[in-house]
Amino acid sequence: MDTSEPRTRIVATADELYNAKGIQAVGMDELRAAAGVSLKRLYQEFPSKSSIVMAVLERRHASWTEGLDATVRQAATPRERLLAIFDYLAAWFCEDSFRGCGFINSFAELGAISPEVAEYARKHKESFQNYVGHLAREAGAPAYLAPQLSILAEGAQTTAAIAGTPDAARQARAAAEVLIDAALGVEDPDGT
Amino acid sequence: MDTSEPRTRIVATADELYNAKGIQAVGMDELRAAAGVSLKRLYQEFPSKSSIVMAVLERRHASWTEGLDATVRQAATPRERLLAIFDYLAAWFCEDSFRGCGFINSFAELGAISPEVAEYARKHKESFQNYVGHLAREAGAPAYLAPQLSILAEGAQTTAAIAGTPDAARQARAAAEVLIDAALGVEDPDGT
DNA sequence: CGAGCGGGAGAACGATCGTTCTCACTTGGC
DNA sequence: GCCAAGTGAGAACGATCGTTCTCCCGCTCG
Repeated sequence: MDTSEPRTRIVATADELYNAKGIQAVGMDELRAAAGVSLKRLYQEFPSKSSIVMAVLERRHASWTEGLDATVRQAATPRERLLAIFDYLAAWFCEDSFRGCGFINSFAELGAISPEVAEYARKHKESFQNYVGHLAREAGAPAYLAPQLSILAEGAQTTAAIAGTPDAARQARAAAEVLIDAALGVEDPDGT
Repeated sequence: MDTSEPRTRIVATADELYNAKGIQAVGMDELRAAAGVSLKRLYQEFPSKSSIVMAVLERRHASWTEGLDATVRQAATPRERLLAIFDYLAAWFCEDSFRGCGFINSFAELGAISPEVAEYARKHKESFQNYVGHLAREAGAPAYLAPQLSILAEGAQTTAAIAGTPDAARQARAAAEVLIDAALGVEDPDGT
């Protein structure tokens, strides 16, 4: 990422600040100072705060999609690719900056008063569910598996954020194994 | 609930407004008007907005706990009691006023800047997990089942809120059945 | 009956927000 | 060297927020 470009630096800084403090708690002046730009340049790059919020959401979506896919691609089998989702979550939960899913948070904060934000959060989650559906189909699983794993992943994110521990990733992964094996019709996955 | 009491009416009204618009989006004057009290009375009952927020969280916790337990108690068997959690969610998601879990939302909105709110949300989720743990123990399930079902319930709440549909309750219930039967060592729950 | 007090309506206050404006300064082209 | 255009720093503006204060009405109690 080219943080020498003011626009990129603004969005990256806004992402960090919004994640750390919440969107409404971060004023334009604080963002201006943290990004090291003048207020004039800020409004030259973005017409309003809400347009910065949308740019941050786009950045988060790209970051999430690319990071998840990179982890998934390292897995060898279709089953392991489904489980890799939860390995990605586990690594994410352990980051110091982790404070829950940015889309859930922004939806909770602004979804009721900003249709833009609500719609973008909906599309992001839909995109994730489609991605899981794609992985599940490749594993030969019935259609009901993808929503189940998606719900597990969502729950792990909120649980880890509120509890402040990364345990939920491991617990969700164990549940996912059971659900995957049941959906794939594995009678005895342990071979016992 | 005695809504003739100003204090009760204030908290009930704040609960509705905060749920519908978010906490930060509802000012004290809007709350005053909706609750039908004077500003003087409002500050006579509560010293500050944050104390109202905490009172709303307490009300939500009581409402959630009682409503959930009432539904659970109607189920006959330990297994059905665990599944009743998701029936309770299903009924909740179908309400027009449903806009996600109030604790997840308040944590997302204020958790980063209000330790009080963050801590109360953590305690609420912990209390729910303990409740599920209690039900799981009565069903004779191993300890790992309760976190799995809790994560499913959390994920169903955020998924239903963002997607705007109650489907997640049904999907989570189906997943819960698989997890419960696996944890209870049921080899073939359908008898096929 | 009348003085005092509690409560309602809403103005006022200081802080903060998003946004715009001012102004001095730099810089690049001729 | 000089003028014009653009930039940065920050003051200013209007709106809104949480909170407090003022004023006035109506009720109570001696």
